[in-house]
Amino acid sequence: MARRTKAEAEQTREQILDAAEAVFLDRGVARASLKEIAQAAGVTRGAVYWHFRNKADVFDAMYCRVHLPMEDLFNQVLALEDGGAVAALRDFCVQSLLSLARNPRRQRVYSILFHHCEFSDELRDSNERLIAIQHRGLASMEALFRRERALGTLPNVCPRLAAVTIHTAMLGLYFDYLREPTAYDLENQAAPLV
Amino acid sequence: MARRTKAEAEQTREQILDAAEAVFLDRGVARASLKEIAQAAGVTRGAVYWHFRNKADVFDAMYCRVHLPMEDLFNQVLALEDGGAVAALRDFCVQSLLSLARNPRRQRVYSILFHHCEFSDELRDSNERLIAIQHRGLASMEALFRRERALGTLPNVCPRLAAVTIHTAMLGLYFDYLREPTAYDLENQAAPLV
DNA sequence: AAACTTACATACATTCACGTATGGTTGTCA
DNA sequence: TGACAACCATACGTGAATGTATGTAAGTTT
Repeated sequence: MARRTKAEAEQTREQILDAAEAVFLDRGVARASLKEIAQAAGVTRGAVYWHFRNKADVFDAMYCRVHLPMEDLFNQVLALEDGGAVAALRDFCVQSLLSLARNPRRQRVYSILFHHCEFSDELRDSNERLIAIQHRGLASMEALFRRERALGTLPNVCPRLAAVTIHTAMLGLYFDYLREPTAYDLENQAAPLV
Repeated sequence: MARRTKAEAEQTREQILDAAEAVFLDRGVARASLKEIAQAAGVTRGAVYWHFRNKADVFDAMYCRVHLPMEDLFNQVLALEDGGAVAALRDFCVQSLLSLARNPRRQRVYSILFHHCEFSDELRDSNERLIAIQHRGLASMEALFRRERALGTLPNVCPRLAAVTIHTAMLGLYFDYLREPTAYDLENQAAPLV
């Protein structure tokens, strides 16, 4: 195979990540081999090992591709200082579900995260990073509730408990929806569920 | 190795399941080999293949060992016909969490279910059965809410939506707690969370 | 345009897991 | 008290995945 230009190389990198999504979803992360991913991407294992160190590296890159944009959105909500933060948070939850229902890539990746990978051995590091991310999110939410309570716009609930409740409820929704997306009508039920 | 008596054979079967819990938890279901499980149980692969057909069969047996008792408890709640079913359901949820916090075996097995196995390929059948179980539970809860609403003991909420909400919230709690049990104080927080 | 590097493909060696087949000892039952 | 079958260990063959090492043609730099 001839050498490609930089833009072409970046494109094959994306192809590999696309293929990884499909193969991970179908076979599970642990059982997916880099050979399968390479074939699905129309390249060989050589290309995969050029762009990534190993399977865990592919996994992390695949996750970052969908998570980073979402994190930005969440930070925008946290930046709100006025008394409308709770409403903004509720809206963020709804938007997050709608985005999940509409964006097939997010569906695939989060479905892999929840149901098609096991965080042992090679993905242990990835898992620790994910947990750290969730911790930051939880702490931010707790701070948000604390601020809002100080403003008197909230009943007297424990901020920590409120944050954990919202967090786990959203996790459960993601988890159950992604197990069988066809059983839900997220498009219309996102708002009432929240 | 000489032949054992029936009771001894049953005991090695249990040993194998115990070992499977430990190995699945540490290495993940997909990466766990039957050789590792056998060694952890103090036997050889021959014993494992005698008691089980393959890894998926071990997995199913391990799950049944902790799930069947819980299912009985749930059915008792559903059998209540009077107007106190909602309170009983709430109590069941709390008890379920407390049981999770206190029973190490349930912790291990459900941790494997949520975080250390991927339902693709060999476990696909197991997953379908799990989903079917959840569907029955959901339908039962929906019927419970419908009955209670007819009795006038409930505000006018959609039974289906209520059941789904409870269901996903509990899923999220299990999911998040089992990811890092040390971060929770389930023993004391079970009631308020519910 | 030569020298160098990129972007892959191909080849190789090693390890490991699976399923089965076979062997052996001893409870169990007629 | 044999004969059988249960219970488990051992041995075997096969396939597949991983990481690395090497080959190579084309882009890129000077």
